Amino acid sequence: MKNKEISKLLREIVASYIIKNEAKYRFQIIAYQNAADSIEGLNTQIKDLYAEGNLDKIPGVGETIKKRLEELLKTGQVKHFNEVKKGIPDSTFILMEIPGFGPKKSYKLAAHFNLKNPEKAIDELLKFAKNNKIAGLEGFGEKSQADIIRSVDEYKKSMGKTTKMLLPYAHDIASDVLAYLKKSKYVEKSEALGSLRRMKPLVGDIDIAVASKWPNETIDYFTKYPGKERVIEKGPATSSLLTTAGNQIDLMVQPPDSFGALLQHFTGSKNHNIHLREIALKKNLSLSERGIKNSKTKKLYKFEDEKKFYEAIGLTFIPPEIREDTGEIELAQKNKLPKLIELKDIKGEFHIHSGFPIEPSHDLGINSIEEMIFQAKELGYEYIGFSEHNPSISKHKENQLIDLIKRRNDEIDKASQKFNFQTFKMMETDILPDGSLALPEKALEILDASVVSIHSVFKMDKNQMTDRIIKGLTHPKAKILAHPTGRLLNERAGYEVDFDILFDFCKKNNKILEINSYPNRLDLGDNLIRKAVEMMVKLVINTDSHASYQMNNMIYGVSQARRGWASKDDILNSLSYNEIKKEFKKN
DNA sequence: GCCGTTTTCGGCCCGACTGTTTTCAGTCG
Repeated sequence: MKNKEISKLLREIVASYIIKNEAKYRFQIIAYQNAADSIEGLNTQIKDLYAEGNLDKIPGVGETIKKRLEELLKTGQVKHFNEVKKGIPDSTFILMEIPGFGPKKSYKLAAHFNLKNPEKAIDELLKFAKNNKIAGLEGFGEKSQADIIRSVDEYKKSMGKTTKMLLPYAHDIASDVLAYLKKSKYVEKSEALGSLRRMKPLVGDIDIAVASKWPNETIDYFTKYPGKERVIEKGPATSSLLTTAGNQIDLMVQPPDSFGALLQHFTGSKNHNIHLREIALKKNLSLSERGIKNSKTKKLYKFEDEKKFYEAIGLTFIPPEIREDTGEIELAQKNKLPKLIELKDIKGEFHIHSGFPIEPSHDLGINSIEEMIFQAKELGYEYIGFSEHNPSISKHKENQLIDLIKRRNDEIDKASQKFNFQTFKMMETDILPDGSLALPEKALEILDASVVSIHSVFKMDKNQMTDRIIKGLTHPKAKILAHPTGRLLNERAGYEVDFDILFDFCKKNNKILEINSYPNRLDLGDNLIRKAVEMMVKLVINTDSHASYQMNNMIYGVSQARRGWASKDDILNSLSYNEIKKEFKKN
């Protein structure tokens, strides 16, 4: 059973407890919710943790849930879970996928209409709604019946709470809304918050905060946004829209003197905020988007500035990217947060595909070597490394391969001189299934260094894959492992690797792991970056650009590095050209 | 059911909006 399925099951337990008696099971609900979130975010499969005896090291998994997980892995089911779910039709959990459907509403409808087949439940429900069978039920009316019909329709068109969007796409949508808001005389300040501000690789809703002395007028203006499909809700302080493209935009307004509190509140994450509020509670303070309230005197303290908000509860400012309640709060209390890497620290990169006709095994870039160098200069870089895919080994003889690479090297030298710009002559070399590199020794000799990566035969046993990668990295010219997990966001999970072993090998042998900035890769992911940083493994942030404009994606890789708590010292390409040269000569 | 630089027992965030209600339940973030 994969982690995703396990966390889904735990969420069904959460829903079941809510349906059966929300008040009675209040704290079990929180506990199972936390365990489900935690397991979903793991970078190791539960079955492996179980085999290693490390189940209780998962945050949110204690004695009881550990036992339940063991039972699940051993027997494929859990008696206690069956007990909890007893009497609740499976269709309930399917209905919950529809926006606006929570556990209770889903259960009421599934039970009342006796929806036995989960696969048909949504269609059957739609039929009952259209035949006017829902409006008469207790707690339902004409309006909610109509809402159900629309929600199901939108759900089927994949609108609302379905797949999340890639970070740059979310950024573009937010920019458009912000540009619209800035045109209003009522809007004093506006900013995108939520998971977008925290720079998560995938973003669900777009959250936007506005400072305004005229909240009603601001919200009226917002609901007239040209890209809207419909208004989901509209109150005195918040409003939500669905766009024609199917994305949800949430708006919150506070007066300018409370904007700092609003930024803090709306940036999240949920767990970060809950933890902060628990700390504040012990000081008799209550936190909200309005400010900080003293629960004894009832006085509300307002904050225009987010930094001062944190300071008021005894913390230093916490960068949005690390607000996930994974230890940042404790360190902020002691003023011991690391200084995170910034975009301006980046001096160059090593994963650039030019359009030089090298007859590669995979996709060629579209811009010339000169155009890529021009772009690097625009970005203020000191150097770049060219890493086109190795020429296809099945289509070329050894001397042809070497000749192609030599010709490319000459082209790089020429361009480098013409632009007076430092370059590295590299290659992105495939690690073949047996762990050997897809270039002959004589070809590797004429490179400054090589990026190596997996591009074939992903379905491999975890240990075999780990051996394969390590064997590939063992070659002295192999310095950087590109996109180490091979994941593609919203497409595929990536192959399995034993990162404890790989990190250890990299540290001992001066090998560098890539943080790939390509929007649907962002690989390594934040959790693994954090682990690499803790193990003091060197990282590099590359864009894997196949066109010059893609070199601007560097910000997304830097953000993931920040999410993984990386400092400048952890990142290879914060070093100068001469330092890099030395680094590549190390064995 | 989990967790611990005020606790191994006694805590566990805070508020918005909608629809069906006449004071609240459900959903969401």
